[in-house]
Amino acid sequence: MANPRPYSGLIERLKAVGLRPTRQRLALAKLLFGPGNRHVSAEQLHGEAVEAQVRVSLATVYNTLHQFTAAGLLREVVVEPGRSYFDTNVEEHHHFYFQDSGRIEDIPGHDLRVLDLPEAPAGTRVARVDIVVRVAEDR
Amino acid sequence: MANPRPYSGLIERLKAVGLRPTRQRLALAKLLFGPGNRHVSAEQLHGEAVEAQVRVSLATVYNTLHQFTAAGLLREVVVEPGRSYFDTNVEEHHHFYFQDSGRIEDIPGHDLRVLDLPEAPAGTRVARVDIVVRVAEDR
DNA sequence: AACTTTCTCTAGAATCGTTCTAACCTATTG
DNA sequence: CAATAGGTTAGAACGATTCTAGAGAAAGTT
Repeated sequence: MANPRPYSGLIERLKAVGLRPTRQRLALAKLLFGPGNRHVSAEQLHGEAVEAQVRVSLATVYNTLHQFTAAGLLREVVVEPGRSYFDTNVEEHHHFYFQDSGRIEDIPGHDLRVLDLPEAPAGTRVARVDIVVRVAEDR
Repeated sequence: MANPRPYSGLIERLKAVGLRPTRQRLALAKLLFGPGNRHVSAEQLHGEAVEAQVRVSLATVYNTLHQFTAAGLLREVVVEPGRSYFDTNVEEHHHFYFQDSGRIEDIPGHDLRVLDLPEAPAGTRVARVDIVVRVAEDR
């Protein structure tokens, strides 16, 4: 579940969602879809790419993150004004948000359920339910 | 519940939380704590103030919103990257977020409950649980 | 391979919401 | 009504994100 086909497969995965497998997109995909789930900001990912000797501009990182999100490969999570995180876990699940450090962590989906979810207002349908459990340092 | 004492009472309310009842704060409080619950951004509130002939700077609107929030008179809600909303309803409740219009609406607290909320990680305590039901136009 | 079309990448400028700065003003106290 | 602590302001600064216009690369011919 975590890491089916390390590096190969990425090309097909990109093609499958209609994105050309360019050098930049492949490199970012490698960084993103390695083992484990991740929550990265654009700035962070750009830093990692630079560190890994991948020449890629910040603008491309933003473009790529949004394209991956639109393609369902990533999910955008908003917890703080003025910073977006992209989550490599696209299954239903929710988040802990550590107010002090600004870090995010997954709460596995089955550990948490919502009761009495109201009807979506007329003319709308529920696209997603996001739960953020904000935790603070215990004094 | 909605609107105990329309305009008077605001002075006492500000004093009670240790804020001087200045012209600007009173004017903003009037706009915020009129009838009904509201979800406003700083920019919006500033616009309303200007429209109501209240001379107040955008910086003061930001300061005031944050002071009111710290004092428990408002609650900050984050649903979109790059924009904060302030909610005049400080009771426990959650939100509908209309993806198409960017609007927010309250879900009354008792209409929705969370089951199996996991323990806060060691050394932390739960500060708040935020649920956002994202709805989209039904085609 | 050469050519063409279309998509992608890039650096830098621009924009957005928000916060900071330093000077000026005002409520409160004695 | 002077002193002082606190509040307000315009504008600059800021950080994250988006836009721009041109250069570069992939895919589709031939």
